[in-house]
Amino acid sequence: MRHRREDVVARALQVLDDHGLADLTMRRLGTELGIQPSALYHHFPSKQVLLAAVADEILERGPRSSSEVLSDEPWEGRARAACHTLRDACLAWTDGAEVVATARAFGLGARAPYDELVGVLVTGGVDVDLAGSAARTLLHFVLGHATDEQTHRQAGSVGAIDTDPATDFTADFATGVDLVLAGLQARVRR
Amino acid sequence: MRHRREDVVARALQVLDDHGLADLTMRRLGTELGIQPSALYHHFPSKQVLLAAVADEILERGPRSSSEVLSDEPWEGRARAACHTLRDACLAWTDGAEVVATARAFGLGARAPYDELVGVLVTGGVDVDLAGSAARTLLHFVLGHATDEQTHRQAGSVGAIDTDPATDFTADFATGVDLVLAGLQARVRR
DNA sequence: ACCTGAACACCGTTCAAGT
DNA sequence: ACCTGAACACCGTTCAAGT
Repeated sequence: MRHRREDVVARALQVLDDHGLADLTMRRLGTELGIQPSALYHHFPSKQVLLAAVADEILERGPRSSSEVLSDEPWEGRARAACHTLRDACLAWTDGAEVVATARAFGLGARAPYDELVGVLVTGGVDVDLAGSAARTLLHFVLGHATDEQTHRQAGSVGAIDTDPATDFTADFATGVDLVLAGLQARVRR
Repeated sequence: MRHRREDVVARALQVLDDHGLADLTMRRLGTELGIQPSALYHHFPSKQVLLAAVADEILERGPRSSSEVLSDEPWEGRARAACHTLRDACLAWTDGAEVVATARAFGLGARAPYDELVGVLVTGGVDVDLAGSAARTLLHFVLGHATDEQTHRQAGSVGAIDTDPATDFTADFATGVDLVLAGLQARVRR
């Protein structure tokens, strides 16, 4: 019944995917691991920190099928690919987007996507301050959109909200990302 | 000790502003009104619905000081003003942005800003599908940015996160909104 | 290093009953 | 129409103690 920190994170991710964020409680996770909930506090100082570790695990595992990104692409294409990869990684797990968004909001993890986006933009010649603002704008959109998509899809299966079946989330997502990138291109070209 | 629905919403908004979203519990609100928590379920079917009513109240009351918006401005200016007004309305209350964002996420209210943005864009000649995508992109950014700002400001006063005092949230916000609007303009001009 | 067991201080929600 | 009182089924976290 003895576990390491990484075992706990892996099990938490499994509980998340099988039952959703609302059911990922310290008591439930303890039961799932065959230990008392209080034992979790040997591995993590709080539930927030545990969730941040789950968010980082989601980002490290990445999307189920990763699309190739050519390193000789222009920065717009690479930034677009980074956004779609982040979305796919979040959508691969139940409530994945909300977990990543929450970790980011508390400043406890999930820093990799921001760093990657800023890196792509700065390497492409975008001013570092503007690159930061653009990266944050893109991340607000990506995580907000993906969270909405997962919320609405679940609500449909429970029957709480009327979810329009005709909504093409992927096309709508692409439009939003391209809007921000087009604005950035316009600004970079003076 | 008898209250109407609007009394309950007003008191909830006061508890929110004085103590934050974490302390806005059904039990706390009941105590504040001098009634049992169960009595709140006479006015609202759930806490989620109560919070949606609080979100709508925040939007109706608007920002503390409203900046003039000339109706003969071009659509870019009117959309920009709508975004800044929404941000100011949220920032006027403790955790206001999170309450509005949550209500929107659950589809239970806070529809006015979306309707207003779509209206401004469509009146300006933007295709209705594109106007919808752009409005949702702007709202993800506005509410995400404002939520972050309020979270980081509070974290600073509690000491949980290192909040950079040099961060100019208002300038960063304006940059993000203008990025999306510039992308939309580029797209509309073919 | 990792865990138990018990406790503390809470939650949202339901429901029969009262006025 | 609006509220009480009691209960149900939970939470996150702390802490002394065990191996």
